[in-house]
Amino acid sequence: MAPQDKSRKPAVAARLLNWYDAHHRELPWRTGPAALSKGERPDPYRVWLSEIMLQQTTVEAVKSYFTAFVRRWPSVSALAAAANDDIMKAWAGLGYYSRARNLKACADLVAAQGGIFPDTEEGLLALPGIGPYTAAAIASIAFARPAAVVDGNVERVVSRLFRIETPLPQAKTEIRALVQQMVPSGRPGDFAQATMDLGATICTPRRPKCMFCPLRADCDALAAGDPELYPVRLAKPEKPRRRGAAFVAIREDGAVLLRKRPEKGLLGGMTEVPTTGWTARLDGETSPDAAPFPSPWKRAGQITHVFTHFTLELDIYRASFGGRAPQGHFWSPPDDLHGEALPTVMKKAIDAAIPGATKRRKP
DNA sequence: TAGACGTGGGT
DNA sequence: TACCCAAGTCT
Repeated sequence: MAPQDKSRKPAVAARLLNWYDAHHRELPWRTGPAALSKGERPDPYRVWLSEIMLQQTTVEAVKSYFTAFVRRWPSVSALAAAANDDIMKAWAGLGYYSRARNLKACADLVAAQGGIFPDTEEGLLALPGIGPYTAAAIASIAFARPAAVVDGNVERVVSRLFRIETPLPQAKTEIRALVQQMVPSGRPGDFAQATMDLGATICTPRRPKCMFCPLRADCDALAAGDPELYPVRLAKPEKPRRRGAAFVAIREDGAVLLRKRPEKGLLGGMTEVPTTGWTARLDGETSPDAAPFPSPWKRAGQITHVFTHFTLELDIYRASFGGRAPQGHFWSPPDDLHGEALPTVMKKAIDAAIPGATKRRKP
């Protein structure tokens, strides 16, 4: 790092805040700079809820879920009073379902404290589902603490600004220290959100719009010629492919046979159609012999679903099936299917057997 | 500490 | 098509 870097950081933060005042995004969970300057304070519940939803999840995907959650559960106490299953159903489709389980656990703890969130990083960090990033984000945005908020956007912006050659995630410590030195004591929350907005709209992973960047004169990576080379990352391991079968049993009235997955692990606590396991590699063909119960199963196609750490190929089988649901299973009538806690992969499986079955029905 | 943990959109 | 990667956390 060049010796003048230390003195340039406050100027960089000031330029970033000026840019944010003019170009910040309007988001459902955000209290904008104008409202803040009039003395309005963010609601810690909304800040917390949005931050949990935004973990590894795009802003666009979160918007409708956030709106639905705060309409249905306007406070942390309301959320704590909700049934676990209702929260899982409302979360279905958003992914990383342990977040939903931790969300409820956290709401319970906070509600037991009178519905008041801790207002320090340390206190927040102790809560389930809140790690270093989220603790810093809430402390900074909701409580104006000068915390170093470092997410993927900030990593990218700072890596380029200082042209950090250390690969991620190793560089994280260095990045956090640099951010800490830049946080302006007057507007820590806006600074955090400004850095993230810049990363999301200007300093993007590919083809960054450096011509419009308020920090273009400060950026070491741009000066060196190619900002897209940063941040440096280690190569990722190859993604394995797994195979299994899913069995869609259909009653005369169109109801579909479902069951609940174990609370822990992949898609934990969510609902599924009966499936073979897919923890191990399954090479070759699947067969109806693997079904949880005998029936004249007919092959109804195949789906592919990509998880973070493996690709899943599911052979889909379909059968008409009368009578009582087997032990541990239940029938979901056609009008209920949309509201079940079905992960996207399971909706795909059902829709492959019964086109459109999981779509919302007209009332 | 490195792997588990979802999904969808962009290129 | 295939790969990247997004406001990360937990174990």
